[in-house]
Amino acid sequence: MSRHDHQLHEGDSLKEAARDRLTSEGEQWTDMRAAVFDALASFEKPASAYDVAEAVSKSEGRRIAANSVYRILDLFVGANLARRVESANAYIANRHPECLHDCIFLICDDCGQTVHIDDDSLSASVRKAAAGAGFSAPRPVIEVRGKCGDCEPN
Amino acid sequence: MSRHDHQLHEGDSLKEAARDRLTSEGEQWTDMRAAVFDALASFEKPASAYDVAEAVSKSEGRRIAANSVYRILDLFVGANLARRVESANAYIANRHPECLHDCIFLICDDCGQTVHIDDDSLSASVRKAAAGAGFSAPRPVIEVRGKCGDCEPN
DNA sequence: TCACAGATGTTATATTGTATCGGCAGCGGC
DNA sequence: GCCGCTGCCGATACAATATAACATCTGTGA
Repeated sequence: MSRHDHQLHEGDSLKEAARDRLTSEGEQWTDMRAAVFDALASFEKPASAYDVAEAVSKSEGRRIAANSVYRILDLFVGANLARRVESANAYIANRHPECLHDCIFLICDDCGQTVHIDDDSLSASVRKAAAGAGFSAPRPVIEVRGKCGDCEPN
Repeated sequence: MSRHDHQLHEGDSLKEAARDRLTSEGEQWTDMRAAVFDALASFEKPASAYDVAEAVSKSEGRRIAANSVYRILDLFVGANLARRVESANAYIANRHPECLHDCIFLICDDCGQTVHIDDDSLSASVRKAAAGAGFSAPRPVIEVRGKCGDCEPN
């Protein structure tokens, strides 16, 4: 597996990295966006836009419409601050927003735990296979539904 | 890319293969299921359950609820007669229901054209990468959103 | 005939996602 | 200051996707 020296942020470090990334795209880091990012990052598992809306509503002490959350999540995905997990209709914070991978998600069907791996050689193979069929592949979606080590009886 | 001698069915041949596959699983091949399969196979592109419901309603001359279609599509997916395209919330008929692949979908974001490739070595690599993270991977989801040769300006 | 199981019908509801409009805050030009 | 522009957000409605609960039908075997 390919390896490199990127950093996996957490807590304030992650938040800062996210803010830097977003502002470097010419977008604003508003209170609302910070709240949405906090809420998203606080989840261990992929969270639906509605889960995030609920969490933000709680933290803000007022009702936040899903609508607003969608707008912000879309922005985040575009800026690489978050990823959409297609097979779960959900979103997950990107722990290293500063570097761009075609990442691979492993989602446990039992407990929902999700880990992601960045195997650039593997995703490159997928791109290449797509190119072989005449497709350009800006966005490979590689997700694996299965069972994690804890849930797998083994 | 790995190759083997499976057959790509179409028309009546496909329908027969589907029926044989389903009955060999101990399930019934009813008129309703045949109608749903026909409708699904008649689409060039991935079709939503509601699209299929509409098509079946037309062919049957009476309203078929999405509900019934979902039940049957789930059955089809379980029996390998159809695949769910996660990133499109849609379904597509499997042209070779008798053999089991971890297939890879290439979906054109512009025209919706979808082709699938069966690259067992590639999907094996994905399984292996998942196993390396402690995951068992009964269901790899490999989908590539991009542009097909016709839509890519090139 | 009766009981039962599987398939389908019917209706309702839950979840996810989009469209539209209007308000408001910031900001630069005048 | 005042105006008009732009980006962000609130609010509502609506569309699309998915599931749940229960009724009905139909064939099969006791």
